[in-house]
Amino acid sequence: EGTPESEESCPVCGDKVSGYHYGLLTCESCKGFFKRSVQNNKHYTCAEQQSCPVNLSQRKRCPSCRFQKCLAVGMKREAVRADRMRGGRNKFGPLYRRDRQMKQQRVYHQANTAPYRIKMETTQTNWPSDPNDLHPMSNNTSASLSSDAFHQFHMYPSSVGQSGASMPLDCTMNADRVLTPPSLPCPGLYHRTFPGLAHEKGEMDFSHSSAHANYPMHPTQSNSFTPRSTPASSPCSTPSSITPLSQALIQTQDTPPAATLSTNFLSQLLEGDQDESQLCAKVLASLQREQANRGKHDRLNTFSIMCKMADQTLFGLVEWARNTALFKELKVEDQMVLLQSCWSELLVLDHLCRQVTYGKEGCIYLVTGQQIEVSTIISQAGVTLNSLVSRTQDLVSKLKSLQLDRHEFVCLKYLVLFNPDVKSVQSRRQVEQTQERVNRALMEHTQQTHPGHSDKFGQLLLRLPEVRSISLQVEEYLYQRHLLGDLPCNSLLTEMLHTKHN
DNA sequence: TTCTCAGGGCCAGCC
DNA sequence: GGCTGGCCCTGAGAA
Repeated sequence: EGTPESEESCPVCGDKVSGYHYGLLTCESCKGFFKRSVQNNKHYTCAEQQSCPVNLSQRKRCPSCRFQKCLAVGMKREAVRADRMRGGRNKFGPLYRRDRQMKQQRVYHQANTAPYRIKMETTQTNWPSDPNDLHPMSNNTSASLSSDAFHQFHMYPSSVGQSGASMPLDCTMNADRVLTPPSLPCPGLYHRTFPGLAHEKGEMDFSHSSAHANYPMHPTQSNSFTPRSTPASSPCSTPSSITPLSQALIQTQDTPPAATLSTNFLSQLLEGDQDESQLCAKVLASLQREQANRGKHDRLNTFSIMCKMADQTLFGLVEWARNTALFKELKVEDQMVLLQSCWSELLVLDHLCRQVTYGKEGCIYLVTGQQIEVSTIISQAGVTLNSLVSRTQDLVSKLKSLQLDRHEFVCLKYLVLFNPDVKSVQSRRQVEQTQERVNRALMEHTQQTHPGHSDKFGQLLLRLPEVRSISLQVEEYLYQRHLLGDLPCNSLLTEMLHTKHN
C-alpha cells in the first residue's frame, strides 16, 4: 500500500496492476493473456482496422489489438520462458528496480514540490536512469559497439547533399506502396493529408516550394536552395572500410577546451544548436535525391520515407553533439557510448521541440515542414503508432503549457546526452560535472525568465522520464519493423538499433 | 537462512 | 472446446 504501483492502472486495459509482468506493471489478466499468446504462438487477426479500443470492458473483444497493445506498451516476449521453468528471478530485475526508483522519486518530488519550492540541486541526482537497465535484453558494451555508423557521420558530416549538384526537388511517392503505418512519433504520411500532394495519382510531393509553403517559420530558406556539396553517395552507403570513428573523432578535436568557454554558459550551449531551416533543406534534398536515384516503379514507401527523415535528423543530432565544445572534451569511446545510449531520446526531444515551436493544434509537424493531422493518423494507424502519437501529443501539450523556450530545450538535450549513469562511461565524473553544470544553468534560467513559476525547472525535469519511455517504445517498435525487414539498410538508424540489440 | 516477487500452472466460469 | 482471469506454486536472487 502506498507504493506507486498499487495505485497504477494497467497500461494495456486500465485494470488494477498486480505487479511487474514481462517487463512492466500490468494487471493479472493481461499477464495471463500475454503469456498464453506467446507460449501458444498465437497469431491473431483483427476484424476491424487494428485500432480497436482495449480497455477493462472491451479487452476480450479483439485479442489482436490487445496483443499489439501489450507489445506497444512494452511487454517483452523474451520474458516468457521458452523452457517454462517456474519460479526464480529473471534478467529484468534491474529494470524493475530502476522503474520503481523513478516512480518513487516522482511521487516524492510531486509531494514535495506542491506546497513548497524545493532545492532543485537535489532533484536530478537520480536522473537519468541507466539506459542499460531499461534494455535488459541488450548486452552491448562499448566494446561491442559498432563504429560503422559513427565513422559515417565523421566522414560525411553534412550527411546530405552529397550529390554535389542541385536538382529539381520534385520527387514523388506512390501511395499504393503505403503498406504499413510508420513507426515514429512524427510519422503518418497518409498521403491525403500532405500539402502539395497529387491526390489522384497518390504521390507525395517533396518539391521544395510546396513544403516551404507550409514552413512559414523559416525565412532564411528559399527556392534557390542548393544542397551542400559533400562527398558522393549516401552517408548510409559509405563503405565500412574507411577510417574508424575513433580516429575520425580524434582528428576533429579542433575546438578550444572548456577553459576558454565564454562566461555566458547558456549562450555557449545554444551556439552549436541546429538551424531548423538548414535541417529541413538537408532532409528534403536527401529525400529528393533518394527518390531521383530510384526507378519510376521503385519509389520509397511511406514507412521508408519516415525512416529516411528520422535517419537524417539523427545525423543532424549526432553532428550537433560532435560539434559542441563540451562533448569534444570527452574521450572518443565515451562519446560513442553516450550517443549510442541516448540517440532515440534526442530524436524524441527534437520532435517535441519542433511541435512546441511550430506545431499547430491537432497537427504533427515534420522536419520537412509538412504537417499531418493527428486525427488522420489515429484513424489509420495501428495500436502502436496510436499509442506513440497520443503519448507524444500529450507531452507536447504539457511542454506548451510550460512555455518551453529554446534555451531550456537545449539544456534538456544536454542533460539527456551527458548521462553519467551510462554503463562503461570512462570519464564518469566529467560527464556528471557537465550534467550538473547544465542542470544549474537550466534552473537559473527558469528562475530568471519565469520568477512567478517557481517550479518550472522541476516540471521540465519531470517530463524526461516520459521522453525516455517514449523513446524506448520507438526503439522497440523500430526493432520489430527491422526484424520484418521494413527498415532501410545501411542507415544510421538501423546501425543504432543493431548495436543495442546485438 | 529467510524473504521477496515475477515467473508458470491450474481450473472454474464464461461464451 | 477454447479463452479468460483469479489464485496458487515455485525458486533464483536479494536481504
